[in-house]
Amino acid sequence: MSNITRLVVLGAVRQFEPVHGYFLRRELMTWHVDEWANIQPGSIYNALKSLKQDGYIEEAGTEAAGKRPERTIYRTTPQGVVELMRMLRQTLWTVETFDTKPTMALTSFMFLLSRSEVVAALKFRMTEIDAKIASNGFDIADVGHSTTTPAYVREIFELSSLRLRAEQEWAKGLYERITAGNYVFAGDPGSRVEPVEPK
Amino acid sequence: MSNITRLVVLGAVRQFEPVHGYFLRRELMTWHVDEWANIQPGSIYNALKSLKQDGYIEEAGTEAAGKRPERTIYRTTPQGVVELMRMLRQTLWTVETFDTKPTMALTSFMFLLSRSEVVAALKFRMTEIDAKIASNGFDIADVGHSTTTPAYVREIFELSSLRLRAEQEWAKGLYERITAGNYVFAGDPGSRVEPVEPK
DNA sequence: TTTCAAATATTCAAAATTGACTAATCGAGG
DNA sequence: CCTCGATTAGTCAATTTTGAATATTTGAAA
Repeated sequence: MSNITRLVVLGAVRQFEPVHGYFLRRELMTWHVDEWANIQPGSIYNALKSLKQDGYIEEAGTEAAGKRPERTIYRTTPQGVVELMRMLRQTLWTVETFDTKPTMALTSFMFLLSRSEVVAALKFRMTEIDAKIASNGFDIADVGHSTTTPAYVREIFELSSLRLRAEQEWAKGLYERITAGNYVFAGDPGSRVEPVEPK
Repeated sequence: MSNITRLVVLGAVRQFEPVHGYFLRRELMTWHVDEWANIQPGSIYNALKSLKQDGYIEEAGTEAAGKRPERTIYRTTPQGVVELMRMLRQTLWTVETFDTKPTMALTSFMFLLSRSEVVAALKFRMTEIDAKIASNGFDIADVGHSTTTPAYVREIFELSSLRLRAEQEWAKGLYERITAGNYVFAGDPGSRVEPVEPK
């Protein structure tokens, strides 16, 4: 299971607990996670099994609505909450050039972190992206001078530069909206969650 | 195996045949396919096995350089060439909003298609992307008006709009470079490949 | 000359994903 | 009140991915 499936499912359990698999399946499908994170229903049930085996979530009995099939209820364990925050922070502080999933997962769960941490991380991300764009620029120039590299490799760098610039612009916009007071983060007045500090 | 692994490995066999697995492994690693397509060495050998089982490639004996381990040589079959072109066309004429792999694979293998088809497809892609950006804009407005949708969902649409705009700009730039005569495509004078027409 | 890290060419078990399948219940229309 | 498609709540076999392990061989340095 890619980290993203675990992050998304653990985050969703945290958000909706106590919760059963079928609810998560329906909820996550409305998020279109099958499109942006490639998570199919089968993977959700598998993630639940695996997260349970790792002790990050636990069963809290079963129930049935009417004469419907029984459903298993899950909730996070204290270790699960710690692990979720760890995965979330790791995602927040890492810029992936090609994989779009992490950033999508971030937007879904960043409200579990404090406003100040998210603001700091966004600043960091903008610097990182700058560096990657710059190094990409040199790569494009190199391809132009090289006699062995196929010419079309230039297009790969061109495309990833443009993608990074998009990511950059998004980070900038989000930074502005957040510092302007938009959205509710952990620890904010009105938030239902307290920030969990790293150990 | 996601289509992309099959596409990349089959395309690479086509490009370098007759070729052994370890060569492909090294070559594809210099393309950084582990970064942009999540293809690890193990997946390459698995793809070879699976493509062989499907009759798209075949073994052409084994050889050994010096006292090195034996290596199995592969080459494409006629059906393999047809299948490669089918996968390539499907990728060319489909715009994925979230998955960045298909476009990266395209840039690596588009020279197997004719210049005129790639030009036509790029035009099509620009129109498709326009439509997706427009529909995204309405989604953003909707989120603003909705009382139930979490506010941060706006960020997801914001991000994908920016990503689509990057893809758009790239398609436009490539279109211009190609119509200006850059790169060598199938059927062009100087090309080593003939265009394979769809059935 | 020895030694030791890197390269060669894979294989394989464990983990994850896919998507079709199951088996029952609900509910809307005729 | 009957029927038939949709919904419910998953399971499971087949496929694919991952990442470590294997068993050499080569080359370079000490």
